[in-house]
Amino acid sequence: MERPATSIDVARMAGVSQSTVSLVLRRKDEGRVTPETAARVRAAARTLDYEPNAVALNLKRGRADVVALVVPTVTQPYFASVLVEAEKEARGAGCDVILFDSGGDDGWTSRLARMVRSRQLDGAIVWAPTDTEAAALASIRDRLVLVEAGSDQFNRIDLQIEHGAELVAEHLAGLGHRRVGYFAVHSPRETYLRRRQALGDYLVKHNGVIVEACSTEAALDLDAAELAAGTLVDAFAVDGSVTAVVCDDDLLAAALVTVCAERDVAVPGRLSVVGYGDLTISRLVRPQLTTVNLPAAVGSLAMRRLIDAVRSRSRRTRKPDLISVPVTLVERASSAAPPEVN
Amino acid sequence: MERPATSIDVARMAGVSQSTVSLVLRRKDEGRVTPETAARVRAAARTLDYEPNAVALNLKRGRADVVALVVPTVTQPYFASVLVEAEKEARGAGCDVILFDSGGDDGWTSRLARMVRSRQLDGAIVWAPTDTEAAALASIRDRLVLVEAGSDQFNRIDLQIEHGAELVAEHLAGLGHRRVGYFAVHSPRETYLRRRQALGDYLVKHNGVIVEACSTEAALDLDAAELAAGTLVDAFAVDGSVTAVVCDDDLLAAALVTVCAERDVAVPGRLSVVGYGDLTISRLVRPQLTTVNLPAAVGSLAMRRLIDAVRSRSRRTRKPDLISVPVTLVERASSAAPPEVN
DNA sequence: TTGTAAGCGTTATCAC
DNA sequence: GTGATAACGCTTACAA
Repeated sequence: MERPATSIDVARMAGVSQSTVSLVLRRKDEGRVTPETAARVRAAARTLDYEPNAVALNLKRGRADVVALVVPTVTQPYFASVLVEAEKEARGAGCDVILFDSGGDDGWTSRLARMVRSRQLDGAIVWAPTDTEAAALASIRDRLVLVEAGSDQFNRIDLQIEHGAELVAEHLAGLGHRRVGYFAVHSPRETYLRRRQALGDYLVKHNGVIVEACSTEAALDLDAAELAAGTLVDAFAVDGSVTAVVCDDDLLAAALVTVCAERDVAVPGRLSVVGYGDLTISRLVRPQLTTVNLPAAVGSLAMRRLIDAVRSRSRRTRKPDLISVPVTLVERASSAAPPEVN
Repeated sequence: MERPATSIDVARMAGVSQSTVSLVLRRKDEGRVTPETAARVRAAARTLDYEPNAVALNLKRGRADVVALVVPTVTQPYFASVLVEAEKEARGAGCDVILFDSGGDDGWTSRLARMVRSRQLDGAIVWAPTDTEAAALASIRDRLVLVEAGSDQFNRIDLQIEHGAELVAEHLAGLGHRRVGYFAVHSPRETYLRRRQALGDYLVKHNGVIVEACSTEAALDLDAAELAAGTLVDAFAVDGSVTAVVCDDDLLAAALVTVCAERDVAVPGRLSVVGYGDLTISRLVRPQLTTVNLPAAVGSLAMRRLIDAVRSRSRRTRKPDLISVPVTLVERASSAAPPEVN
């Protein structure tokens, strides 16, 4: 295992000092080094296959140019697309992105905090942390952007989830639905609670009501979702005690329409179904899902905000801010008027 | 923005030398530092909120403890699960994972090579690189693990794709299919070509044949897939010129069964469909897909191999090797006997 | 125009 | 037991 060449090796070969090598290779030799010397240096660098040691460089600059993205589960298509967006944005700023999964172990908060404080990471974007998690990250809050969560102590990007709920409520109420079921994901993350809460509030304004909420136990796993969907259909849909079900996520909604098909509960004839996400699966199942589009562009937005935060000299003095991103309702075939308008 | 404390600050506060701080905090003070001094150091570290600078540490050790994972598209669920597996494995070894998308720009090879040679990255796992891409990575081949591709110059992990194709061929031939269609993804990656090639070869052994191959243009995008599936169904399935279609990926297969449902082509009554991946969607669509399971455990396997490679002192001397991972056929409802056995 | 030397924050080897 | 001191590979005043 041969040792990679250092700038000293290059200097030796070119017969100059190490600092001259640095000057030439970093293009700071404007009228300081003769073109001949510069050429000699460059030639030496090439023959030695020299590449500056990035770690040494980072130590010198006090910056890592690496940030973390923390999401609940990468396997969820929504987060995968967020990741791609964020990554693209970071790349443009010369940053790399490493991924954390907040779904698995719960030691991630301390690991993240340690990595940021030890300068391995310049900062992080954290998706929907719980209050406890956010609290654990307080010590690094000036290098953090929180998405869909957090107090005004933090830099935040927020989806207009409440407005999404309003759109759903209006859509369903407009179609004539009054008794609406809620298919909730089992998660401590505030964003889901907000979806449900807001929906209930807006439904009431339209004389509607959330009849019953059913949760899956597993976070967002298809098998668990189908099992729970079965229970839900048997309990509330078959007898018509609800005419529409709103789901915390497209995956749940997809499981629900699938189960309905198996039990001959017509969607949307007997039951309307609405999801959140506008993911690929929302167009894969039949009927295609009416769903709230959560833009993946939030990824780039959050990344831009983060890079801005960590690179500005005056992090500490700057007040945390809040960026709000609109969501839209995508009306597809899974929602329609209820069997009989009451 | 206050400067974070260094070991020198701690030393000053504790009234000892900087090296003593290092000794104590790195737990190398076995009978060298008095407990009282050690306690004083620890106290100082705590009050100063000291965290060792990881960049300096890496410079010293000549190791970054960061590796890259390169996949064609993270948004594809299969790769997402691979990522999760690989990440878990890396974490266990104290490594972080950064993600590259080889699907987007094609400058990634040089970027990756540069990052490895500049010691920002200890190494990388690269999924299904093309021959050109692999060639561009030759200079760092001792810190690379290639999955489903590459020559014997590289460390490789290979899925037994040929065997998967054999299983599919046997399954379909056993059911009585002879004329089989192929729904190919448009991709330069060798793994897809191998799937098709091998299937053809094995089908011939059973007096079968691939009647026609149809490609989608977009990589693996649902809309493109449905469009192409429509063409395929119209051309080859409606008139019964093929009785089964094998798809390069579950997403294609899912699109195909969906389109069939829309055109009243019974699956598997008139057309059997087989996919690759055993992804979540393979159980979401109806009928559920018969598919070749590609184990996500390949992710951990590849990561273990990589970490082994980059940490062993004698990288160069060690011969590149090949690990082969079995695949299995998961028989579900989308395949059955053809309308009439010929 | 070029080279010397002082950091950046660690770890580790030795004298004391 | 403890503390100088020399790396690690680079950037950048400043001296020559």
